[in-house]
Amino acid sequence: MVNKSKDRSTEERILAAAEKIFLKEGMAGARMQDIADEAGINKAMLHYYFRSKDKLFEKIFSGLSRSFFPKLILIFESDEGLFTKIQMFVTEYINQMKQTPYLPIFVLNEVNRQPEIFIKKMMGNRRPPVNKFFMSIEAEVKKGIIKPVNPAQLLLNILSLCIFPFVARPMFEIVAGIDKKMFDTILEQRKKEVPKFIIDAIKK
Amino acid sequence: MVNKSKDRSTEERILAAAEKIFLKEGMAGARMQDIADEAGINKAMLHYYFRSKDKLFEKIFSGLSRSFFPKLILIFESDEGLFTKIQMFVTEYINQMKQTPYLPIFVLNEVNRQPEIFIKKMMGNRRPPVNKFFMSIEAEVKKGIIKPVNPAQLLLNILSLCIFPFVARPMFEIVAGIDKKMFDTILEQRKKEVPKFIIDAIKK
DNA sequence: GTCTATAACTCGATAGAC
DNA sequence: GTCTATCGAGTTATAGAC
Repeated sequence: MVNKSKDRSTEERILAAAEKIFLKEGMAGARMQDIADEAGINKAMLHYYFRSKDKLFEKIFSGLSRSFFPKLILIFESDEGLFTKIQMFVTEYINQMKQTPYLPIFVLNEVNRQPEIFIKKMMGNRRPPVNKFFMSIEAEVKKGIIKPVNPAQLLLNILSLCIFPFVARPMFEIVAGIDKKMFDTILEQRKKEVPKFIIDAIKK
Repeated sequence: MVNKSKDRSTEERILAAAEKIFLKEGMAGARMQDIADEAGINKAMLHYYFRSKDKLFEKIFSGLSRSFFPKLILIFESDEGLFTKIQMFVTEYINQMKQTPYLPIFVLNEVNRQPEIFIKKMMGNRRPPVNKFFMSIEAEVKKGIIKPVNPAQLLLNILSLCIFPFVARPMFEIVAGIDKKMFDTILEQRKKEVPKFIIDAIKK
């Protein structure tokens, strides 16, 4: 390690740069030259540290996936009541994605292009992580707290309402004729509005 | 035109092939060779007819956008009541996208990457197409039929619930542990479930 | 209009000096 | 570890015969 004192190491700077470029451009669109420029070094160094573009991408992708999904899944697996879970999930998701707004479309894209790889990386040997959530929904139905709902539909609705705004942000700003600041306000409101919307839709 | 009788013209076959490949792979991922193979001709013809990959992509992209958005926007602009509009939009959207399931993620991606181009191509000089829809929502609020809602939030919710399932299909199948046939069933159910969900959420 | 051949270029990857 | 220079594969694009 030649790096003097306070500077981030070259490796760290490469990882940060690669994450930024890959998130924005996707695997196919990203250029090693762009990553090198962003990191303030040259292409040769990328290969010195990570051998190939594939390997570098793989590192970034699994890092992002791992830092992101588990925390959210935990909420669904928790022992809170359904309404609390929904409130927690929505708030947590919006807060997280405000930090990394390109992440949702990036993940969806790469999963679309290579579902098999995603299965291996993300799921490993685990069973689908939503079983417990489905059961808790059915329990609340039996208790008479919410209407009879298909748990898969409800999960899909929750995910749609949380994730889609980040995926569709540029399109929506254009179609609805609003600017970035207004959209930020809308996102902030959604922390309260979306749980309210969902609960109104399913409560008896 | 050398083409004999019944066969589609070369130009048409190129356009159909390009649409298919671009939809699946995106601009960065698509190869001219793949398009040529799909069309059953060689690469040179692509350039003979459309000069460059950029120009061909541009043609496909604006064609897809134009054939797609306006029909849906029309529903929002119609004179039906709000609940009817929602029911029509959801059904129409799901029917359409079952034909072209790759379209939503394709459009969202390319709009994300080049918002300016999308603005020019799609919007031209028109004003945002949702003003009338927003006003009709506010009218229904005044009439006391629905709760007070932010129209932008409601539109975003409707779009989320319709579009997201197509964008997230592979991911959801994995996370929820379901197969393609089950997902098709879910989509079919959504034609009724989503309007019910929305209306339950906003009606007084 | 259509094809083959190939030029021109982009980009990931490597060699080798320091 | 870092750089410059360059290679080689893969792609877009063009030339030219038919």
